[in-house]
Amino acid sequence: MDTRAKIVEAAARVLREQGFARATTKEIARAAGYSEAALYKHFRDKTEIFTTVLAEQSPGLLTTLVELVDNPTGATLRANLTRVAVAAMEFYADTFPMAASVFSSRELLDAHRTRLGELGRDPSHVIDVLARYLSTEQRLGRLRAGDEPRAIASLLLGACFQQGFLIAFGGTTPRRAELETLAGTLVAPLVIAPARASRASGR
Amino acid sequence: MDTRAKIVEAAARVLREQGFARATTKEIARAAGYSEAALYKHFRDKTEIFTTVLAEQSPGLLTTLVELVDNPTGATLRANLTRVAVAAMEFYADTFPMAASVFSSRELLDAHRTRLGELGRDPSHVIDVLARYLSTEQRLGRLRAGDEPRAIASLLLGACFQQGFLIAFGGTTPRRAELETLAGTLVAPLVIAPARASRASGR
DNA sequence: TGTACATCAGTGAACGCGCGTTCACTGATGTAC
DNA sequence: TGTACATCAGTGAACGCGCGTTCACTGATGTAC
Repeated sequence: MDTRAKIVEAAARVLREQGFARATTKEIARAAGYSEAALYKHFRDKTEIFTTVLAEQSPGLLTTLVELVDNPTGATLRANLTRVAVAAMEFYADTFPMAASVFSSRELLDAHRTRLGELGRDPSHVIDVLARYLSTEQRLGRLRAGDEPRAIASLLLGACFQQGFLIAFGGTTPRRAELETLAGTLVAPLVIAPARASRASGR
Repeated sequence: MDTRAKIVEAAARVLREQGFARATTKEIARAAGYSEAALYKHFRDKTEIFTTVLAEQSPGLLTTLVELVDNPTGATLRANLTRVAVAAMEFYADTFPMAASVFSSRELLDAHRTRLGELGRDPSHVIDVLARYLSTEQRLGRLRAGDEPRAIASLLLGACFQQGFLIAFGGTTPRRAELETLAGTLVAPLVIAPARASRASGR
């Protein structure tokens, strides 16, 4: 890992663990193991460090999703969506404090928006990707015919986004089993009713 | 409006319009029309101003919801939920920048959490209230019998929460009509299928 | 191999600035007699 | 009604501090001959 990458990783860590207000050049430099001056060999200014950190977060959840889209029939729709929901909740819980700091200043918000634009990215892209997967499932008859795939994707990812916020706000790290139960509950109303009577027999 | 209320209102405005980084004592005092020193006649320190602002936001959405819960049969479930969704999206879009700043420092996060605890509040309370309403509707047979009310509430409010984020991030104010269309799309998969064939005739 | 020079990542110390907070003070309003 | 004093919301100016950024410098590494 070269110096630049170490600085970005350190900035992300400080941002996540201490928040925007404590993410000073001194603190970032300390976390990275370099002098403050070193930061300016690799970045124009502090804002550029932050936009780099923020731009690096977005692919996180996408890779999980793209994997799913590439191989949709390996499991039931319900299982696939539950897996996505768990990953999404974990991702959002982890990155919320970082993502939130984008609102800490207009300058940073504008810079980040511009940067995402240049990279051809968009914070709502995850929803599109999941919606595309759901369209396929709908053609396979595994999703109610009348449902709007994009609405289902919005509902599920939105719920995970908010749960991520609640987890980050609460400051506790829920166990994976809890996340899976919660994910299952969220997914249930969205998929075609399975043999509900079998509930007592499993899970 | 007394001085204290003016300061809180000014702080909320600065936080919303300029973000946490620019929400300095100087800027808040200017916006309120007082000297910086005046802030310290009414608040122990800057953190107390912020926690007061944040604590004031939470009731916003609740009032709309409580109204609904008190008078559930005035309209169809679909219409009620759509109205809730529009209100929720507007509320979250408006308050996201403010709510996000809670993650700007551990100190503020902890102080806010403690304060909400003292007031007996909880950021997930809105979900509970909506879930309670949905339970009633379920008893009235207007919601699928197998669905978990709390899951439906989480899905809908979560989607609105995320849409609120997207709106705040995008920096554009969508027209009300767009919000209503979007809300309708989100609500559709959650309620018992209405006469879908009538789609072509109306909406 | 040795020597002279160029490059460049990284540093320690300093910079000017704006921050949050405190101070001694003002002046309007209320109260006692 | 007039006078003396108490209270208190609000102020201007100053405070010490930590911020982001820049500077002249170092010393390791590469390159030419």
